Amino acid sequence: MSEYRTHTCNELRAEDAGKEVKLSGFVKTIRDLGGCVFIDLRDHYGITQLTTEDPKLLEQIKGINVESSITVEGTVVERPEENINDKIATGKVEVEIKNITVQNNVMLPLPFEVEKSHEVKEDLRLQYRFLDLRNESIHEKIVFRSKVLKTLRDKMDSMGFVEVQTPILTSSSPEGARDYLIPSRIHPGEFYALPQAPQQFKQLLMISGFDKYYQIAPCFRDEDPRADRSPGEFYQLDFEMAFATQEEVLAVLVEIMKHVYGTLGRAKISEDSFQKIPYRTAMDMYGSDKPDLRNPLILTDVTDCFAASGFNAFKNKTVKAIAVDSSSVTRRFFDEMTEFAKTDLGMAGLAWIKINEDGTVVGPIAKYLTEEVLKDMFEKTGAKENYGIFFIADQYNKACKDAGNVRNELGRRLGLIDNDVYKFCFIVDFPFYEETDDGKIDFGHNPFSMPQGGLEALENENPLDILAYQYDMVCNGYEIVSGAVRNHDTQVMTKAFEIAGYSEETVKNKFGALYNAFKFGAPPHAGAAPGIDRMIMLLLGETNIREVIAFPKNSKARDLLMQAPNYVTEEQLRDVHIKIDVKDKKKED
RNA sequence: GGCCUGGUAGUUCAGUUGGUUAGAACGCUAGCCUGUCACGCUAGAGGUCGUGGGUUCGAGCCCCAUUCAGGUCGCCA
Repeated sequence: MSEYRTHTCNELRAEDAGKEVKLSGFVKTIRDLGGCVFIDLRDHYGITQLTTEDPKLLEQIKGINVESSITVEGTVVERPEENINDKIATGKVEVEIKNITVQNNVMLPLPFEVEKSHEVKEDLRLQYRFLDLRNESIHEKIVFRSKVLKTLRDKMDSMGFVEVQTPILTSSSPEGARDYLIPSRIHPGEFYALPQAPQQFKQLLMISGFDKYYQIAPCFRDEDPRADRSPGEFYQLDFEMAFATQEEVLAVLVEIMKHVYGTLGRAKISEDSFQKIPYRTAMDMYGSDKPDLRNPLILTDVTDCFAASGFNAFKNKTVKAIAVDSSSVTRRFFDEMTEFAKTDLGMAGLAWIKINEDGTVVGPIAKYLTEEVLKDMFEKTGAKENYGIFFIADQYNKACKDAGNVRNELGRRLGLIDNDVYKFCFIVDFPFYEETDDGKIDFGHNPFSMPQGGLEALENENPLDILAYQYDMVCNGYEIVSGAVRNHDTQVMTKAFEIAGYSEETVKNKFGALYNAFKFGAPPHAGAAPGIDRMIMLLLGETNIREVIAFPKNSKARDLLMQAPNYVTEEQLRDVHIKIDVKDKKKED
């Protein structure tokens, strides 16, 4: 028997009445009624009510603060009918205290009330995360995360995947994001890098003959965070398959998602999920490569309508239109959307027209639109009486993106989003190359993916027209998976890099291990990497990724609890051959 | 790096047109209370209004700078 307990705080039931028990936990609340007192004792498992009328114990309890950890010995008593608490599993009983041992009292004041920790400012919660996590609902999310991880592992295992752990201290690879660097003590001036993903290792594993690999892999990227993007580090369900095509990988993803969301999700998976949308179509219709398909609004290209009109502000621009049923809103709604577009999205403006019940058209740009143009526009967008149409005009890419953001906001403000459904889709056919701002050709996604059409396409087609076997999976507007068929052919690889302006030497230098390994019978392979934090976020219906991470960093990539990053001693720096060169930064000895 | 929003009691917030002693709720402290489970009642303590400067007879409120936080754009295959 444990020194601290015979039962947990979620175990005792009516049939345990009469038993002598020992419980340990945290004092959740103390209700002092004068002649008697009630304590809610909380542990990881649940809550049990303790009570006493003994004057000596009453005196002792006066010295105990909430959130202290205590051990209690006592007798289980059935509560009278009228005092049963249906809200807790142990609500039919209570423990009559015989003896209390304070394991560790709380030094007041508490930085916040644990029961209200979701209402507290986030930086304070993170600084006292150990208290924050005592809150049942927050605690539960971390337990849930464990459940998701187990479900994923079991599923991958059942599909024949082998979990392989890959190095954390590895070499910097130019994959896109900034690396976290670790100076080497033994090799002065040299650095390890933390992996942005186990990308090269998993490809090497394919060459090593592991047919199906997976790993719950930590990934490190030194980039600014977002609400749905954890700064610094995050986890992926990284997997790769040898002798597999894009279709086979997508099928595995569908199986994983159906299983995980089907068993653990808080909403239903929509019937029309898992359709494949080409990247270009997604940008045209939704203005995003991670469209929220719960939002029924779509973008319509009305560039032609304005080309013919006398409205000069839209001349030589792509014009996207979004038609919405505006019967439930007033004129003010349109002005507020315009304001939002300007201040929150930084757009030059947001034009709109409103079609009245009698068919007349009003709005800032209504006078520029002839009857004929309007008729054409209504046909294209599906607008009719009591509809409003918003217009976004800019260069093609920006017009799409801005329109996508306006679409999202309209969906939110008009309440068009069904929160009780998961809508998954694949975005496929990403462009292999893209044009940089200064007119150069660079890789659109990552250099590891296979161009559609292979060497022939690289040699004969306009680089910007070449598509990649590169795919994302999107759920409710969040990109939750990214993957690709990999380029396993050195000849194709060399050509692909050549077009982007890199010599074969560069390829050998930067991807030496992979490049070399490809020459030894590398099998065709493909894979993907679902983002675990984001998946859990969606499973729980959270919008803040930090809610599903036990010890998250804040939005400035700082660990407020452990106070990282921090200064180190001169000696530590000397060991790793580092000199600090920081201007105008106050430094605490 | 840019933009938006915010920082007032331990916590969450209110604070009018710039006006005299900066409020509420919860928490905390003390007292009362034997069936509470958001216990109740009474009383009390608790504030450099993020920081620095400025305008003004007078600043929580206006202006400038700065810092911290959240969101967002850039960035993130």
